[in-house]
Amino acid sequence: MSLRIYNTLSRQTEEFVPLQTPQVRLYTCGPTVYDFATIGNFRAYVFEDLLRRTLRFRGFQVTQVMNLTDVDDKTIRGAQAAKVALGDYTRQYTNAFFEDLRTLAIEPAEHYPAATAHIPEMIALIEILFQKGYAYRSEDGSVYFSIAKFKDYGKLAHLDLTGLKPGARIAQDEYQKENAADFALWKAWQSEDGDVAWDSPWGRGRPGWHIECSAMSMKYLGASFDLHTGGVDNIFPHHEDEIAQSEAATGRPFVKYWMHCAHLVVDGRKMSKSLGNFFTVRDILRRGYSGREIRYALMAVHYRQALNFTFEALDADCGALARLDAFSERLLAHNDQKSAVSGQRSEDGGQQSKIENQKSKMSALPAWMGAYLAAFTRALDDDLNISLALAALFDFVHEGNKRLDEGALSPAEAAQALDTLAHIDGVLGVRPGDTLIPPAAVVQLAQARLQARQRKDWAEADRLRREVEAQGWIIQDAPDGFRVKRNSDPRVNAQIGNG
RNA sequence: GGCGCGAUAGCCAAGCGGUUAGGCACGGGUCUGCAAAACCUGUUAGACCGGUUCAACUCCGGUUCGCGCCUCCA
Repeated sequence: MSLRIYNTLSRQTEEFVPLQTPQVRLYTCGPTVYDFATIGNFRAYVFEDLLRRTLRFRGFQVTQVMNLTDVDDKTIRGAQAAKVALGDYTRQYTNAFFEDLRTLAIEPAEHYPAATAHIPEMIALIEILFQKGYAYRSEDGSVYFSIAKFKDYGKLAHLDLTGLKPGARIAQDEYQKENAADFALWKAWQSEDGDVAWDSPWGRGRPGWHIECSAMSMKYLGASFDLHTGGVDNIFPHHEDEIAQSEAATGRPFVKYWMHCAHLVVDGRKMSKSLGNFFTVRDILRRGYSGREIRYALMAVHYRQALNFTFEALDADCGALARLDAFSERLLAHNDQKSAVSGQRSEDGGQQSKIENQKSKMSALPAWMGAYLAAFTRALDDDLNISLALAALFDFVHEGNKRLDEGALSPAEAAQALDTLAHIDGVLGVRPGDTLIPPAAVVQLAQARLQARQRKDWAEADRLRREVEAQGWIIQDAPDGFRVKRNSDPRVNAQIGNG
């Protein structure tokens, strides 16, 4: 079995064969850092992370580039409105973006090139396009790409633009284009740009949007690379234009596989500020949900399927995660009696070595366990069929629980089951972190309650339970004492700031 | 108008021409000072109309409804 993915270029599911196995070069269209990114944006980044983790799970070595668009109309306008320098303005949102990536356990890419740090590369690329006759300069000093010169134009979007005529949607400042569908490689300076400008052979100005991705992907990944991802809305014009620029300049195929994820909607409607259904990751955290819960919700629907985000679904996802947690805890307790306190995890080392280590362990699994791991893998192999993969995981949980009930699972097998879960989580990235370890004060209260129980002082025991609950933790009695768990009810967490 | 996607049980969401998807919720049970948690277990499907077939949720055609893109929005 091998990994198969849907290629937007062919509109078909194809076997994934990298240009230089086992090396995989992946380019991901990153954020425009003009505001906090929304959960819609992060749907795309969680998808890209699932792809990245699946590739690594399947033994590929991934080199990933994610660009940061830090100069465009919106960033310039935002900086001017805030009366700060462009770099100062974008820096705060870049920092927020990286914070959100960590919140959602998205593995870092190898490179995060910023557009403003690669102006010379873009200018060099535009010069090549001039030399080869694909670019022309208009009177105002802007430079455009002539799509008429590139015969494959439209092969990604499957659009026929030959009949397209200039209309109302063509901005006034672009009247100088030869063809309505020609796009800007370089934008001549205008007064609205303020002090945002760079010198170029064609005069002062700034780069067009598409050129940054071509220039930066070539710099870090080479003229041809394996995978390019983004949201469906990027297919046209952004990715179509990237192909045109890049292939015109190098004469070589730009990208082998294009993958695009569908949009996220909220309550069945497009997210918009006027509908009041507009959410950033921070907004959801403020409501008491955790990063991994948001991650799970954004990941659990197949990437080519529109994702309908609702709080009802998010609550259901919390339940699903709780089921996974409970199974891990049972296994941990079965394997190691020391675990009176829930939530401790041994392995949070580097992801790279983690996956390598897991791999060798996975070869010696009991047959029943191996079958579920195989089913999980098979599902991912089929164009990242996450729903089917999760079904395999929950089938594994079900059988594991059953075996525990029947006393048919040895402590050694429990350890193997934990290894299997860790291996699977190398892809999913939803295991709880330190947030599940209770503070010492809470544990003390729980201890005091245990003593009250042993005295059969039920009133005091109940009082102490309520005190613990007020701090966002729940006591669960167990045959060997008690467990303290973080309250996962988002309403409670939102209230006491437990998020 | 052009290109494309979808409609599955209370909600979310898969595979499959005939054999239990899965999660949440709900019902029943085990356990329990209380409380919960956990586990086991059960019920509710395939928008509509035709066709192909021994057999269709699954293939084909049509209808209805919803959605996306068609110049800078992941």
